[in-house]
Amino acid sequence: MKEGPDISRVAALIGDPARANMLMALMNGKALTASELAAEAGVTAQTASGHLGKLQSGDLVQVRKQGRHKYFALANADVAAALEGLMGLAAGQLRTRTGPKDAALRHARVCYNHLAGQKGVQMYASLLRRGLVREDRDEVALTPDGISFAEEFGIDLDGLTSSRAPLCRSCLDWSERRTHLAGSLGRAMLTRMETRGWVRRDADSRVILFSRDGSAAFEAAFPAVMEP
Amino acid sequence: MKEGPDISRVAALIGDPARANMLMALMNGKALTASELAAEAGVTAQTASGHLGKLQSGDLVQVRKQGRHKYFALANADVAAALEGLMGLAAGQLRTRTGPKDAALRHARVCYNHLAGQKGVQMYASLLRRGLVREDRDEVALTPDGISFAEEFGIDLDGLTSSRAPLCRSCLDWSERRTHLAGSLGRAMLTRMETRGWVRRDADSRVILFSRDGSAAFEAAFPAVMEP
DNA sequence: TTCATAGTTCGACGTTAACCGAAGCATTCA
DNA sequence: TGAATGCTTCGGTTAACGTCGAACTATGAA
Repeated sequence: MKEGPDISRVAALIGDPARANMLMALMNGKALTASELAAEAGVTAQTASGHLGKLQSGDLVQVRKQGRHKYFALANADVAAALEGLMGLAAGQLRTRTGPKDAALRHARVCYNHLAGQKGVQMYASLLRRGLVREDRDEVALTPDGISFAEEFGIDLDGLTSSRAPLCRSCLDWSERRTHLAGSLGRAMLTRMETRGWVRRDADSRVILFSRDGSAAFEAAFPAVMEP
Repeated sequence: MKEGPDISRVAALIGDPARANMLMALMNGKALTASELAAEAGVTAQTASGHLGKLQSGDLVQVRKQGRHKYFALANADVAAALEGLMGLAAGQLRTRTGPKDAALRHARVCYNHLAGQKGVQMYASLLRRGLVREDRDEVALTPDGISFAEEFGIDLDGLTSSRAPLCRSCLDWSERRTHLAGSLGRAMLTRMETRGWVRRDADSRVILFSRDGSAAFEAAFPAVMEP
């Protein structure tokens, strides 16, 4: 009867609307303070404090104290992946109300800290097609060609590989139902595109906006792969 | 504030212990009746009826009426994938109590309807290594070599490809944190191994037991890939 | 020191939802 | 036809949990 881990506790943790909103707000990878999360969830500071305590003891978020602020972030990439999985289910059954922002979100958005949406899967597909990354088992790895490509793109691979987190990871996209690039490389790719001026993040959403030049440069660097 | 789909509803649906137990019981892919699920969840028939109604209207399970029985099954593979994602989180934080069955579960179990656990990822890794399947984008496909291999293995590919469901899919394993083969091919592979007498399913758990000959045959067919 | 801001703790209120007993349909078997 | 089984609906009880007001601690600024 009791096989495997106890799902219901984690699910119940995510199951509260206020907590779910907080987690969704953290999906852009940036750390937020308790009051920001309270506003995001639409509750007062006291209740937010309670929720954040539960999220923390449930290992869904990590916290860093800084001065009189407390910064919260998702605990790890697994949490983000699990949330995306739930989003896939929720999107499937609730196809009503396709808000105005939804189109922009599907086009390009930030997932935890990397590029997601149509442009995310396009980039990943292009990398795969050109043999720059390879999926071996579930591990995603840069090929030799990919290593030189990444360095040419302006990414400090030595700095990345020294960290604990896996360099490459694949993450299932809830809107596209395809995989896109995650991991520290995915994160570095996105920040590099920001510093290059290709993209910028919308201030109060997860939308990623392409500049005119950036859009052209992106299409040149990661041409869309023909559908099968 | 309200971006993307509403996660909390689905999560709350899974968040109840009784419903979570039901879903876990359905993870072996077999359809169960309402009373079996009631027993599995440890509740009476009435409350189970209520829970199953919610799961159904939440599109997490599908139902088929047969005589005076109602058979429930997971709605689709996406549900199974989302549940596995949650299991990954729950397993991470609750590393206590590694029951006696856990070792067997990690070794080989059924996930929805295909092989999971150490043996599942071993098979998938071997298929990849030998070039029998290829991951292109997130789509997994049989190579020409893989097609002849599958037919030689005794699988009717024509019958499979005619169905709606994708032939190959990858599914993240919560215990191994690696990918294994899902989709209708993954399902067919497992049933083929059963009819060949390589494996049999434990009656009241998700454990898959290898026969002596089956274990040897499996190792010969899908040799373990060296760790990187 | 004094004030303002960030966050927490406490207590009380209200809503929600799980749960079961009992009764009611529906289907199958004798 | 009657009896048994599988499932559902209805009421009423109970417990859990989210919510906020008010009071409290801690850090930083004037």
